[in-house]
Amino acid sequence: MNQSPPEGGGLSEIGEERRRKAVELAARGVKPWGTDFHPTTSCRDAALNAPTEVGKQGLEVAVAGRLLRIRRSGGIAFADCLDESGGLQLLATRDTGVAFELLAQLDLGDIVGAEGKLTRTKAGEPSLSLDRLTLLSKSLRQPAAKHRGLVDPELRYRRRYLDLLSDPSRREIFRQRSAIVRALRGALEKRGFMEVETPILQPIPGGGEARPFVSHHHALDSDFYLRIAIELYLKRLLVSGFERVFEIGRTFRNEGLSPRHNPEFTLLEAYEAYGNLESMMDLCQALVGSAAEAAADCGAVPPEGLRRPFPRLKMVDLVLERTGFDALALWDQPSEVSARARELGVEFPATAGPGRILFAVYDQRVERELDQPVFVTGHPVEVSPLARRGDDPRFAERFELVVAGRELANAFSELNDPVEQRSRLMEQARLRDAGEAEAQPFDEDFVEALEHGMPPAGGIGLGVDRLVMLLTGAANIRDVVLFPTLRPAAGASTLRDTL
RNA sequence: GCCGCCAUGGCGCAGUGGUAGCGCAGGGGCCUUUUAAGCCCAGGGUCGCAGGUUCGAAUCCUGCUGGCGGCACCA
Repeated sequence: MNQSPPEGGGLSEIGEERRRKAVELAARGVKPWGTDFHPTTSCRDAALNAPTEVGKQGLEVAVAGRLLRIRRSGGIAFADCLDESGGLQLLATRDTGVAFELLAQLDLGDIVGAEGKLTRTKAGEPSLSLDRLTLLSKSLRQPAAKHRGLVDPELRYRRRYLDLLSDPSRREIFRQRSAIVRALRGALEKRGFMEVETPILQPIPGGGEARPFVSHHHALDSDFYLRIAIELYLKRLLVSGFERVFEIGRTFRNEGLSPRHNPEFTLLEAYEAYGNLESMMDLCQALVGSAAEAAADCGAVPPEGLRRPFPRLKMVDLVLERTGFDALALWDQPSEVSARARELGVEFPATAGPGRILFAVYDQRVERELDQPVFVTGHPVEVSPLARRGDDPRFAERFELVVAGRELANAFSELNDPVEQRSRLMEQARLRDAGEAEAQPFDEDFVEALEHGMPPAGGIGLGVDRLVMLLTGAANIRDVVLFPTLRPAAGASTLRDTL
């Protein structure tokens, strides 16, 4: 199948009408596209600077924006011009000449440059009385219904630009996201962390438990995987002598989509040599706190309680309290552990030991009930193959920050014992061979790096999209990702044949 | 991957077995202070796609495609 666009670009009848208008305008010397224009102010500022007295002519300005409404009334015409800052009403009368004529011929969605004097109409609307109107970009397609906007969720996500265009308030959440990410970066830099960029194409997708996307490098004739985590490369950098590094970047997991899962998502990971669980809790608190502050400064209303120290609760205690499942008492009685967990309706693989079963109970029965921010600590070593053991060797020095029933961050004192790391990853490899596709693959190069000596360190991973959801009140991850992953439109999946 | 719901002009919607309609947008006209401007006129849809049932299907059935929600997996 070929990838050439259809003849005429698939324009509707109305599109053809607009194309015809563009040709006519061009024939009369009005370029439909490509004219430069330099606004002297924004629509919002222009409106603020309009004279208060009706009919009085004020400052001379130039603004540019998109025409979203045109109202003609015989010898006078009004149009609403919208730029990023807001809107300004344009006004032209028959004696304005060329500008009036042009305004009458333009369509909703066209982008114009408008020059004239600020004034105020009888209705009290700040307006720009046109001296000159310049067509900057002819729109060949109609904007969405002017008062209902775009409602169909498929269109909203597939053509996000129309979603944002038809309802400017939908842009706010992305401004807030930008402010949040800037705050995260700022908080890290303030603490001496250096931002780095590590491979997204990885020969071995390590550092997490997830199904990766696979690709192939032709010249190297090798498979590469899109990273599922950043961890193992940042730890290599700790070996290299860098002591505080972080990366905020796209990460990919080949798993189901849901209101909380997009196949590509933004992960923040930070590693601190000579840090540990405690220093990571401090950092986590600071990151969430400054992000919440930035979001609030940008008009969001983050939940209460994100600036105060989060309580710490041990996983075993939480599980005992909420389900009556006493992991410590049952630990050495394998058949009892699995029987009690099954009674609770919890599912887990047949190969699971007591730690994995405890985690399954927590994950399936407890986590979603945790509404207020809490540091859940003491994950079983069995489910923490990259974390250091705590004083009780069954549990790792690890915490997860849980808010509104969802993991927001995951951190631990990093395992820097290469001998133990080797055997833990070998165990993961055994689980893989036993059919657990999501157990971590063995990465010899990473273990070798540890053998050169990695300083004791703390590390943290934080789900940026979910943090943005929490701080902005978005219920769906698609509302905080500009272009969420969707099934390709029909006929779009044939590109591979041509590569 | 499984289950449920949804798909009607460019956009937003109505139409539950009798041959498709409304608002906005678009075309023609009137109107010199409008704010989703108003008024008049004339257009625009093989009802997501493919089959089936029926004298007759937007409507009922099956399959497919796409979306949404839930489950599973996970952040």
